[in-house]
Parts: sequence; structure tokens; C-alpha cells
Amino acid sequence: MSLEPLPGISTAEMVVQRIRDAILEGTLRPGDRLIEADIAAELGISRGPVREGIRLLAAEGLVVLRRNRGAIVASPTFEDILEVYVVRKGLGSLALQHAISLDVATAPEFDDALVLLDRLRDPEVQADPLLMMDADLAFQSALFDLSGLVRITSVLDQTARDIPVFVRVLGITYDSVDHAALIERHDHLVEAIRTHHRDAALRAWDDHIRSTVGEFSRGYPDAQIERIFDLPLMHHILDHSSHP
Amino acid sequence: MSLEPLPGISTAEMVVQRIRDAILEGTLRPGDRLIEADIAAELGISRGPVREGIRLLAAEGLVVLRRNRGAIVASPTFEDILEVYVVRKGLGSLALQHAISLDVATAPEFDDALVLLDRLRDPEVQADPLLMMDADLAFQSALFDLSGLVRITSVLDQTARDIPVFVRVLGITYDSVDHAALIERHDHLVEAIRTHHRDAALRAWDDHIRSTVGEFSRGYPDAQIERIFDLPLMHHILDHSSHP
DNA sequence: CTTTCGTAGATTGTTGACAATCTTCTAGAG
DNA sequence: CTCTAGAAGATTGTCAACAATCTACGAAAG
Repeated sequence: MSLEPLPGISTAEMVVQRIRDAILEGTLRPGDRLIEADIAAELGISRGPVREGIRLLAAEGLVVLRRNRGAIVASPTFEDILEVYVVRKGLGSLALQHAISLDVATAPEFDDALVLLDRLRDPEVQADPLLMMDADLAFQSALFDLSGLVRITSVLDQTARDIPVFVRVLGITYDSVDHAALIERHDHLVEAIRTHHRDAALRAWDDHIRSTVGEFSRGYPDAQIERIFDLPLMHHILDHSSHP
Repeated sequence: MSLEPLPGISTAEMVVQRIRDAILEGTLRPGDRLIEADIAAELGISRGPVREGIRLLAAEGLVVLRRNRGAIVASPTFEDILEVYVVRKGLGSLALQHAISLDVATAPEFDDALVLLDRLRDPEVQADPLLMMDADLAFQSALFDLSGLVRITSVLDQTARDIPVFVRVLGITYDSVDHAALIERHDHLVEAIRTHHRDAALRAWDDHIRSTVGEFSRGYPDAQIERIFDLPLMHHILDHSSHP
């Protein structure tokens, strides 16, 4: 008999959650100062755990520390979120390749990923863009975990935590997301992993990144995107049927 | 007139350095417990900064934290160091690509990298394997910085800090390193960046990773390396003249 | 009017003490 | 003899107070 490892959130992690939520909610905005004493008083705890939580947020890149001058909420730019996707594209490819080279379709963790994928089909989830994004990222994270590459998955998970905040701060909207196409791409990816088709999996992953970046990049200059991303025709490959 | 940003090491960072040095020196060995009060007493400071330093080391992966049970020095495996090189191969490729797509050969930072490369030619540096490794990693870091991709370079820098410790802990020796060949590969890389030859740069980087991993992998089973790294014939491509 | 200097207030960095949790050792039951 | 229960010690988690540093404001000099 084996049970779950009993999560139990540390006080510092509670601070992280509260501050992250405050940023997501709009209560805290880029450039706002995070004053340890004030936050401690608000949460009814002492400065120690608050300080620790702020350091954790700094490691995540969500806040910026300045020696002896406190922390401020980071001001991510559009280039920052593009860089996050560059990282996910690169490290995600590596993780998927390694997952495929292992015999991973028979592992119980593979089924966990499938369950998470099914969440994307839930109409209730599809109705809320934030829920949809969380479910999507959770599914991807489960796939990456299959690789067993802990350093790579930890970097990927960090980017996954950043994305909702960046989206909120930059005012990105996902109005026109095609849920059916998203799920179809993920089905392709799952099938490619199951059948050990490495090239097909990498193509499916590439498709996903391209269409995601293409989705929220509407209105931003193509030239800037291509310089960071060097994927030609970012916007115009949303129908993933053609591969030049 | 502009001066350096005045480094000034924080107390927590001093703790990080001291513990890292202790691991490098062999005073601290994998599995050893890090007791906050003891370390604080030894350094003549209080537990606060020590605690903060230990958390920083945990974020780096050098120590493992267990809730309410303190921290122990991590026990990296051979697969861990291979994973580090997988990350460096992947993210390094991305950084170099982006550096080339910018017009980076004219930037003053490019000359800084060249100065660091010259350090590898110093006989005094070549005499000490540890100095050689540090100089090599510093040069690579300077190249990555040219990309301007801060998230990617920060992950790469983290792996660079891990490598000397892993090498020490795993008892890896670099006895038979061919310094001339190493420098020649780096010269190729620099020249490819200068002349905007993207494919040549990526090939030079791939060469470097292959021969480095091949170097310290002697004696380890090829099968395991290939599973993680899926680079065929890892050991046998040390003469980088042939490209299949 | 602009700039420099100095002081008061605010905020972080550090410390030692207390509370909560874990580990170890011993005594006793089975 | 083995296993369990409990107490003592060790260690981490948290707290409030103090010291060091920075920021902002205003006065004085140019």
C-alpha cells in the first residue's frame, strides 16, 4: 500500500501563491513594490516566510530584486514571452524525444497524461480561457515528465507558471482559439508518442508552438517575432494540414 | 563615463560560495547534512543568511531540501551530468543561432568573448584542469550572452556552475584532454559567428559537446549514454574532421 | 533657479529567542 | 528476540527587535 506524498504547502509557498494570484487578478501590477512588512501584516505572519517567498518568486522571474532596495513586480515584455516559447520549443523537443526513446506508452504515467488531455474536452473548461490554459499546460507538463529528465522538466514547469502571468500582464486574449484544432494537435502528439514516431511527434510539437505563438501574436509586428523565433510565416500556418 | 555596477556579494551568496567550495574541495560529500546552526557558527553569522544560501543552492540543484528535515548535499549520478549536457546542447544551439541572427560580431561584447578564449591558450591555465574548465565555461557563457536571451543564458549559467561540482563528485578526470583541439573547435565557432555561418556554428557547437561528453564518458557503457544523448558513436568522433 | 548637502523616515538585512517538528534512544509488551 | 510506545535531544520553522542601508524631502550654497 502506497499513498500520495502528502503535499502540505509551506508558508513561503503560500506567500508565493498569494502574490502570484494578486498579479493574475490585477491587484499587483508591474513595477509595484513588494514591501515585506506590509505583506507580512496583511497575511498575519512574520517577515521571514514573506522574504523567502519573494526570493522564490524572484527565482521564477516574476519579481525583480534589487540589493537593499526591495523587490518589484517584473515588467515582462512581448519579447520575454516569445523567449519563454523559444525555451519550451527547444527543451520540449528534447523531452519528447527522450520520452519516445523510452518505452513510455505502457507506463501508468502515460495514462495520467491522457486524463489531463481529456480535461481539455470538458465544455466547462473550454468556457474559461484561464482554465483552458492551465489544463493545456498541465497536460504538456505530464508529457514532459515521461522523459524522466528532471532538470529539463523543472525549467519547463517554471515557464508554464510564468505564462499565465505574462498573458495577464501583457493583456493577451485568446478569444479566437480553436479548441478542436488544439485538441486534435495534442491527439496527434499522443499518438506519435504511443507509436514511437519520433519525427511525427516533433512535428506535432512544432505545430503546437507555432499556432500558439501565432495566436497571441496577432497585432504584433511579424519582423520582431521572426527575429526571436526564426519560424517563417508564424501567423499563416494555423491550418496545420500543410507542411512546406 | 560609466563604471562597473559594483558587485558587492551578499552574505547569502558568500554562504553559497563557501558551501560550493567545500563540496569542490571534498570537505562536504554527497549525502552530508547541512545543519544551519553549525554552518552559521562556523562562519560567525546567524542562521538567516545561511538558510537563504542553502535555498539558493537547492534552486541550483546542488543540495536537496526535505521539508522540516533539513538539506543534504545532492548525490549527482552519471545520468545527471549527461542531462546537463543535453540541456547545454539544446539551449546552447538556440542561443548561438540567435546570436548569429543579430549583428553581433561588431558588438564590444564579442571582443570580451575573444579575450576569454585567449585565456585558454595560457600555458598556466592549461596546466590546471580546474582552471581550464572554468575558463572554457566562461568563454561559452560570453558567447551565449551575445544572444540577449536572458532566460536561456541564466539556465546555461546554472549548468556551468554545476559542472565543476559534478565532475569533482563523480571523480571524472580530464587527463587526456587535447587542448589544441578544444581551442581549434572554439576558433571555428567564433569564425562561424563572425561570418554569419549558422550551420557551421551549430556544427562546431555539436562537435564541442560530443567530444566533451565523449572525453569524460570513457569507461561508462555506451548504451546508457546513447539512450540519454542519442548521439551515435559518442566515443569515436573525437577527430572532428569527419562528418557522416 | 539649480545643485549640493544633510537629516528624518521608511525599508531591508541580520540577529537571537521561541515554537513546532523530526530523530534517536530506551523501556516495555508481545 | 522483535516490535511498539514514549521521552529526550536535535534541528528546522517562525517571530519580533535591532542594525544597516536607502529614499525623499527640504535647506543652504552657488
